Formats: sequence, structure tokens, C-alpha cells
Amino acid sequence: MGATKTDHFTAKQNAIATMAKALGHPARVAIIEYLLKVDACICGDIVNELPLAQPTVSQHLKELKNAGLIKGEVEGNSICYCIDEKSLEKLQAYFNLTANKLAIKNKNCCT
Amino acid sequence: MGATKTDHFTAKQNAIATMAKALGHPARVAIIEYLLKVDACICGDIVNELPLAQPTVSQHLKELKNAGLIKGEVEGNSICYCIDEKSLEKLQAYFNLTANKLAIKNKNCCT
DNA sequence: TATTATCATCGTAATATTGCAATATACAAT
DNA sequence: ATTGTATATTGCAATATTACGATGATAATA
Repeated sequence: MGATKTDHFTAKQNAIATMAKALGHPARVAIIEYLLKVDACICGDIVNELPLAQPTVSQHLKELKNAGLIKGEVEGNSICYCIDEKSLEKLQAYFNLTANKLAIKNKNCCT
Repeated sequence: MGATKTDHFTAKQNAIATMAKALGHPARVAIIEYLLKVDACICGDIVNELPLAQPTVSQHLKELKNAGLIKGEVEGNSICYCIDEKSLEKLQAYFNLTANKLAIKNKNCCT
């Protein structure tokens, strides 16, 4: 095996899992944080920011893009990557909802 | 290769990645949502809720536990699983922070 | 004690991920 | 046209993940 049984779960569960999976690697978290830090999206130097070889970084960027977490536009010679706000807002909304549900839950066991 | 270069990233980046990775599978998202739905933590029927065999579910539970997202206590014959609030609050805080940073960012490119 | 119920672990097969060297592509500048 | 820079793709090796049958461990119950 090794293939995830995607079709047995809801679309929303799969969507959250896809985004979470994309953030399931420190390099990709670091990429998101870097894109957040530089106050623009002309980002031709992501490779220099990471302790990984260029093909590896390119691959991580591709995965973030596939998961919808970032967007990329050709900007002359280099490529302009930036965060896709919508997807991160979805994650924010999801975890806010989760935390709210937790807050109103019974907490009389599992001390 | 195949081994993640964990030590090249910050502790926080690794912590977020670990939790995100744990949620990077729809079955584990479904488990969290189920634990959230049932208003108690006597949870001996997670297997029945999922379209997966018992050993597979057990393995997913183990991963959620390793990532710190859930806790498990022996409850007589069965085991009582429940969500670890702290970890989900960390995720909530992280994505709130991220969304806030995004909100105050320049948005003059990557239309 | 034997049985049943519940969950964990082992072993294994199929598949996915991670990382990089080598190479390719695309464009800008000379 | 050629060179240089930036990014993508390919191919491969090492490792991780996913899934499940078989088996083991433990506790409640007959």
C-alpha cells in the first residue's frame, strides 16, 4: 500500500489535510515565514535562505503551490512567489473553529 | 535520502511542521473532528467511524499522539483518547499570527 | 479458566517523500 | 549568438508513510 484512501473522507477533510501536509515539512514552514517576512513578493532568493540545494527548494515550492498555499508569477528573469491569502485564511478559520469547539467541550476526563 | 533535515531549521518551525504533518492525512483530520464532536473522551469506537482497518487507525492515533495533538488514557478495558488542547491552541495562535502578518503586508504585486 | 472485547505491535507490500547531481529551460544582457 | 543568472525537470538512492493481516497483550465477563 502506501496510497492514502482519499475518497473515503469528506472534501473538507481532504482539503485541510492537503494544506496541512504541505506545511508538514520545516523547509516549507520556513518558506512561508520568509515570504511573510519580506514585505514584497519579489522573491528570487529563497534558495539562499534555506540550507537546501536549489532543486530541493524548487520541489518544496512546487508542493506549496500544488497545495494552493503560494502563488508564483514569472517576473522577468526570476519568479515572484507569494502567499495565497485565501488558503491561509481557511487554515486560520479552521483552527479558530476547532479551538472554539474545544472551549465549549466537557473537560471532565483525560486530566 | 528521504530523511528530513530537521536540524537545519528552528525549533518552532519543526514544531509547527510536526503538528501540521500529523494533520496531513484526512483520516487524522477525521479523528480530530470526531474527538471534537463527541462531547466526552470515552472513545472506543473510533475504528467504527473510519473506513480503515483497526491496525491502521491505531497507527494514526499513535502518530497524532506522537505529535502531541491527542492524549490517551487507559480506561479499564478500552482507551480514552482526547484532544490535547494546548497543541491545537498553538496551531490556532500560529495561523492567527500568520493571517495578521498577511493583513498588514503590501499587496502590490502577485495580483 | 475460557471467552470475548479492545487496542497495540509486528511484518510486509505498495507507494510517497526527501534530497541532490545533472541537465534542461527561459530570459536578460552583452 | 553567446554568456550568465534563475528556476524547473529528470533520475536516482535513501528513507518514510500507508495500509492491513496476523498475532500479542490486557481486562472485563461468562
